[in-house]
Amino acid sequence: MNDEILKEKEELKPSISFIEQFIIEDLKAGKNEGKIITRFPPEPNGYLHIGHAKAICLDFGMAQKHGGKCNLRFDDTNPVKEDVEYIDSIKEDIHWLGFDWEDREYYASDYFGNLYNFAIELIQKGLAYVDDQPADLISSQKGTPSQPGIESPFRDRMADLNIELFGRMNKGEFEEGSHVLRAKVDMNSPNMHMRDPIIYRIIKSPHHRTGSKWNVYPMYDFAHGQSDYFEGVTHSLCTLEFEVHRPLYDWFIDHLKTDDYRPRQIEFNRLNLTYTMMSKRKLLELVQEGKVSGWDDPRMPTLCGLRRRGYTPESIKRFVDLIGYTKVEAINDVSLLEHAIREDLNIRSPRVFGVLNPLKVIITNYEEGKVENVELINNPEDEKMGKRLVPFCREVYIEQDDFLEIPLHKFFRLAPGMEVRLKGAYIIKCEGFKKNESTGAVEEVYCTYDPDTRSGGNISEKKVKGTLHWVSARHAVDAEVRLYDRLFNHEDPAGSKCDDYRTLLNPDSLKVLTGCKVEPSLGSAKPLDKFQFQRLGYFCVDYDSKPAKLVFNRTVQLKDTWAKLNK
RNA sequence: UGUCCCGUGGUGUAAUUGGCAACACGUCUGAUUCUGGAUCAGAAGAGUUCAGGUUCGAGACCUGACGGGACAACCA
Repeated sequence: MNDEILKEKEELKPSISFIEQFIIEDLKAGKNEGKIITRFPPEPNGYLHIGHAKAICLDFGMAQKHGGKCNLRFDDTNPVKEDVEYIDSIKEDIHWLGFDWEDREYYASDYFGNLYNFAIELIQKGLAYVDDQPADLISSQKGTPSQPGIESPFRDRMADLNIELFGRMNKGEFEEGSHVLRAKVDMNSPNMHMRDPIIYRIIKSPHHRTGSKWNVYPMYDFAHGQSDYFEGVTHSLCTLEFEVHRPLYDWFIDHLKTDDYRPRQIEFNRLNLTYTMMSKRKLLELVQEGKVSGWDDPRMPTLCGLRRRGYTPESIKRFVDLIGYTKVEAINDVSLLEHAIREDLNIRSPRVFGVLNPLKVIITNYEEGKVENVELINNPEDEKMGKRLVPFCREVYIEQDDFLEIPLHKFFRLAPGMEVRLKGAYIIKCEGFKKNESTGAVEEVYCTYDPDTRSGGNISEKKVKGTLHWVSARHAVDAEVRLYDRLFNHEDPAGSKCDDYRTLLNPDSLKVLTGCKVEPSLGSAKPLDKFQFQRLGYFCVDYDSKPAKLVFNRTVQLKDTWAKLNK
């Protein structure tokens, strides 16, 4: 019996990723004195997206869970592409997710001196040389994945000359592109990265941290693995495409290490989401071409975009948890992300009334000028969130979708002769409506109410099938509501064979509604405040919102079985 | 034509390291509900790419095919 309970508990335990299994094995084996140090190494050349969140959760999460530390290290080896603007946003986004690197904010540029000395050392050992050939020649000599490369004529230059030339490169005596430093590895390797990779190039633009101190900068491959080594990183977690770089990193570390410590690199699959893409380059293009309003456009998969859309850090972490880490290149369904945010917001967000497409209802037998404050529960999932009063009077707005001249099968809302409850108030019956002769649009609906049916009272036993949200016409606050849909119509825009992903953009990804009516309690809502507009979805106050002019972003719709029925 | 990685319901992941495939999302029923939400109960859906082999026994191991991905930036 006990065994059964134990077994059940075992099954409830979330499974451990292959990466964590490796980590646990290493820890148990006493490697690195049983310590774990990881790092998150972004390049400051763009904003973080949800794919980075997956890496952040792993890097910080593993360290946290196993009593270690995670460093933040900016991989800033290319001054022409990088900018401090990005550094600030990256730090903000990591903190927003709930992770902290304390005082361990490092930069690859911190190690330029060490790296330079290491390069000299390699030259002295005859393991690196200055190549005077132009880029296109070097690249053609590299061969192809199926054909071996050709050795450079400068490959066997004397060490002294190499040192002299490398020194002059760094002094700025040569033009960009005229010389590079290459590691002497193996031009016949089946692994392209081992074919005498370029490890230093001349760049004369100033660096955001080191200014104009250097005229040569290490390539990523020459900086990344060594930076991990300098920091004492034990587990270097990265995405699948770096698998083929690993032998090169190992080659460098072999020539650098003084004992048996070396970082262990483990690769996992990157995060892909349906109907969007993660390429920083393409996201930048969308921003620059004005296809979206900025990096934080709520349709963007960036963390700042998701934040503005109304996503919570918890929901993102939960999502990352659900998709897991494997070695299979996968594409994740957005509906899982949407599930994660609904699940989170269902518990924490207060319910309110907001009418997106207002239709006026006049309750003909309700006293003119009378106002009743009806009591509504803020969140049925959490009693502690209390109740609020909402004004009710003779004229209210309901959703246009909630009225039909001729009811459809299984339509439980308002139509001539039908009864519905106005949530928290009374049951009303539709007696008639006014139609605009020329447009055919319904302009007003006339109803009567049953005074015995007020919510909370128990005079009437009357039951109705439908319950509508509403806003008192006299007390309503105007709002703008931005409805978002998927950015692309194609499930996998990055993977499609289409030559221009721009043609795959969803033209209806943004719909702006004005003249929406929301309940008066929302008048004081502040940017990033989150609500459930009852029966509609979750909404978040936008940065553009002002007390006089409210703006809401729709985070995600509520599940809508009626809409599904009508498909 | 090369090297490396990978191949489990529609999607994403599991399977205590060899013991007759589990979970989540999605889909579909039904119950319930003053949110057509949430909740609850249930259903359908893979025999693990294929073919051999090892074994009493294979999704796990071996071999080979097939399929997918990565790699040829003075990017990271």
